[in-house]
Amino acid sequence: MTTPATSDDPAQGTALARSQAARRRRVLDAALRLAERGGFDAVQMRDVATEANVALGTVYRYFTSKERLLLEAMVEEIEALASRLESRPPVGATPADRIVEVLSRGTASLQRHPEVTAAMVRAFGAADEADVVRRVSDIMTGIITGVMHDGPPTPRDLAVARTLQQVWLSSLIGWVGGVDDPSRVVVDLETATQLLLGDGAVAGARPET
Amino acid sequence: MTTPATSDDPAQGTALARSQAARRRRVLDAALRLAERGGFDAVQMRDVATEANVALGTVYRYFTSKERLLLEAMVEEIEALASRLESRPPVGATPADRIVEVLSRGTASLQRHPEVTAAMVRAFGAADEADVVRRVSDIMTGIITGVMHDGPPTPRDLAVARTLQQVWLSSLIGWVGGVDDPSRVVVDLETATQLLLGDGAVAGARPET
DNA sequence: GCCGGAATCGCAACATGTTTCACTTTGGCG
DNA sequence: CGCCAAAGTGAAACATGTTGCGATTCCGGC
Repeated sequence: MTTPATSDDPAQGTALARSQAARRRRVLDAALRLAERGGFDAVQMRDVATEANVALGTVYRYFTSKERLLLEAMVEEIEALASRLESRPPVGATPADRIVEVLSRGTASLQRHPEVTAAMVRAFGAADEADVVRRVSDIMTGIITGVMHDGPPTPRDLAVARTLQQVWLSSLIGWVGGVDDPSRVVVDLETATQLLLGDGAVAGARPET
Repeated sequence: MTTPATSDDPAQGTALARSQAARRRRVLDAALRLAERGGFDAVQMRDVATEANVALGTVYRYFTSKERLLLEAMVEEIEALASRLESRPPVGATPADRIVEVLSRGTASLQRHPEVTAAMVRAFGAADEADVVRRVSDIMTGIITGVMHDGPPTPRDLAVARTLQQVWLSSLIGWVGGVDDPSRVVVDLETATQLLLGDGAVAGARPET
């Protein structure tokens, strides 16, 4: 069995690789389409297969479980998000401002497709898929470290970023689980950022109005 | 249908209430027993029913879903944890020390039954059971605010506590999901606490060795 | 163009959470 | 004591994730 295209297959050109990539894409798109209305529960593997014009077994050849399917979709989405943020970087004067900006924009983007995000976050919360989960977390953390300041992040930067990423996730879980209001996510992130590095103590405090 | 004993039924004495409470308890205990080996997947509703000497339908009368069952067990466990922590309070000199102590002890306690915790945390991560989830979060937050200082917590205290609770949960999810090493949970909590209120800036910094 | 093996298909079977239903037991009450 | 509504039982049915398998198709090398 040739590895079914883990997204970056070197054998780019072969007809087989191409059709596999296409299949994989169709499956992911089908999952996203179904998630769009109905979230996690609406992504039923049989339906995914049908929508993607693929046999059920094929879906499972590409994605070993429903959660993995959604998590790999999440990787893509959050990668896209990261690159969008990178191409139009935040303009805030202090790291805290830039972090809040980037997290707000990211969250806003996620909340634009609430059901899709709900499906993904739910998969994340329950998943027994360490590697993909880690990938998602890492990208989220990278989004944060990316706007802290020039040069490589210090250990402290990394710690702050990890903490914020954890807050981000918990908040998203709270939101999609119906515990908190959607707006709470951004509020939590602002608060946490403020506590972690605004607040007077550390350099460049938020310029009070 | 008389509300099947939501744990605090006023009609304490009636034979009916008593037998209901007993049933409910048997179900919860059965779930815990099954979770002990095998975690989430080992808690199969049919087995729970059998182990509890109760019909499957009865399990569902008391707990509307598997996740709810595990979450209500989690409420109990974390309440017990909170009261244990309260009865033997942390001794650290600074709020930061006490918080780290209480979170470490709490985490250690959870990690003493890894599979049970895994089952509960997984239920938490995926749940669509806002009210119970909120109850769990609130208790966790209370554990933190409880050791900050005398008197009622300030808004800032509440913000710090909420942030730490979010870090706690994300960390637990990372651990039970196999993403992080168990010890990482405490490390994360120490780091976050340090960043949030140790660190020189705010009062009583951690006394360096 | 033909072959062998991998990929896909179609479909059935299985596992487990959840629901339903007809029947029985039980506890409180007139 | 005898009745009844609520609670519980047992078993089947349903929904959906996951797996297995024989038949078919497709690709790449000869």
